[in-house]
Amino acid sequence: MNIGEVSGRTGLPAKTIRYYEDIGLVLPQRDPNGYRSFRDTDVHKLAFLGRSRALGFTIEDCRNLLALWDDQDRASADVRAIATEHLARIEQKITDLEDIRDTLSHLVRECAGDQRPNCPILKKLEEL
Amino acid sequence: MNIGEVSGRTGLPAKTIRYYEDIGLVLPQRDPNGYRSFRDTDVHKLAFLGRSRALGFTIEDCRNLLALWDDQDRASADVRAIATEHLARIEQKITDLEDIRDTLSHLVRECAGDQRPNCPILKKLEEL
DNA sequence: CTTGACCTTCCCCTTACTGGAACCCTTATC
DNA sequence: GATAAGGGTTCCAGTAAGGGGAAGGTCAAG
Repeated sequence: MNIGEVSGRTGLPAKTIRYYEDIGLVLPQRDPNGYRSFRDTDVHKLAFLGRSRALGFTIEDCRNLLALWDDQDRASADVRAIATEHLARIEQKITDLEDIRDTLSHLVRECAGDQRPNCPILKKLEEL
Repeated sequence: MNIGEVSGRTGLPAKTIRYYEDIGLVLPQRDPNGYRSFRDTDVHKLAFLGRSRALGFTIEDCRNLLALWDDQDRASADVRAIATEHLARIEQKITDLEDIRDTLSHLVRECAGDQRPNCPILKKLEEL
């Protein structure tokens, strides 16, 4: 299977797939003409990567998850640890963004948003 | 005022201040020995930048906010437009992260997290 | 005179790709 | 046989917003 079809099946851009090969996440065979030749297991792996990335796991997380996935004897605790840590990072990020949102929406509500120069947003950024 | 003191006053790392000069956000004078020499207005500007960045504005947003700040005749609507757009981006990000959080916390709850290899997290990533 | 704390520039590194140039392979059409 | 379209390949450069660290200049104190 060529890269174009794999891209279509997984939804990953060809560029991304090549990148994943570069960093050793997949190791497709090569046809005599130099084209990458993906087997079903490669496609499966790439789909796994796409879903993991969509959940916000870093590439390094993905590398570890893939290794655990390949290891039939893994302990589910190891997977859970990665996911739990990631979840904590996500929750922290949400909290940070909510703080920003609250400050920002307060400022936006305060600002008249008309032709006059007086602006509480700038005032706040000036002296906060 | 040298860069170290400005860094102390604004809380911005010296590296960051130099970077902001590189990209034209501040234009400190130079002492005869080549050291940057910041006036109060520079420090004020840098503090403004620090606060804007802390609210998640991009550097380009900051550049525009600074320009509006400098312009005594600005319309508060212009400032508000930048802030409103930014707020929308933040809210979108929060929503995205909440979706991820929900999926992830569901998976973590489902996973036993013990020594057995059976893991619903991997299963989900495999077939989602 | 030397030590240590500053300051300077310069270059590479980060994340996870994306865009583009230059070039090769295959197939269809004229 | 030439050619054009639509694959594929490599490599180089760039993104946002700085961080790390080397090599070297400057200044005040002991």
